[in-house]
Amino acid sequence: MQKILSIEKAQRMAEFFGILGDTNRWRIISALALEEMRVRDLAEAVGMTESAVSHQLRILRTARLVGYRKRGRNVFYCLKDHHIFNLYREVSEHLDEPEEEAALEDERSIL
Amino acid sequence: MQKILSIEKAQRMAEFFGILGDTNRWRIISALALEEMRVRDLAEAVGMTESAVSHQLRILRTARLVGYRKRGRNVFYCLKDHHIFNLYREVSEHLDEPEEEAALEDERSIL
DNA sequence: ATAACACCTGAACAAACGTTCAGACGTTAT
DNA sequence: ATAACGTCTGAACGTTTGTTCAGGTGTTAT
Repeated sequence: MQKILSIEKAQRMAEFFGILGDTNRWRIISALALEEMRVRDLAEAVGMTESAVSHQLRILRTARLVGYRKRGRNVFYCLKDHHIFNLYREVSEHLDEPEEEAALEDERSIL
Repeated sequence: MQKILSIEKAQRMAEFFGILGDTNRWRIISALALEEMRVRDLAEAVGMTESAVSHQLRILRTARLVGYRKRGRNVFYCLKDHHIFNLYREVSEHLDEPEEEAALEDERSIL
């Protein structure tokens, strides 16, 4: 980060992080981190309709976060990206840090 | 990630990533990565109104991503969190990876 | 061929989000 | 005291987002 991000790059960053900005997508991701899964099983595991899961998987697919493998009428999904594990760890750290005030003390010159 | 994420934890993850899921917030962050800045300067640097910047800074403040320092009628903002640099690097890698199809080949038993 | 199954898709709806606008606050200068 | 300044705030508005619903495709079983 040497210079202010261009709008284009900032958009790409935002788009990516935005994809990880959804509760149910994280539940899906964490389920796929355990094992390869079909849409049906995912739906049951996270408590969503198959349709909703399918919509979300399309988004995760487009972002190249998951891969899939068709077998007959079943489609097995799996995590595709290794970065996501690091991301998860990184953010977990951040979230687990103790609460504290954001403000730094007022640095008036004299008074 | 040993088990599927609880809804609570997934929500916290989503909330955090969601904050990084906005183009203008990334522009602000990248500006603050260069140097401490006032709201006014930020507004000019990223091409937003001061009001819009202020709204966004409140969000970044709440997420403990930026800190601030009041001096007279000016308020200087700065990046507060070191994790964000790692996140930026991590995701940049991901985004810079060459495009490829998400699908793995069909693994039928015989045919 | 027909039915059941697994999955995908598009439109419609409600909820969440980010900006703008008008005005408020506190600080500094005259 | 008054004016200018820098920042913050809340309501309103348009946009985006995620779900549901109804129906579509393709595969397997009878």
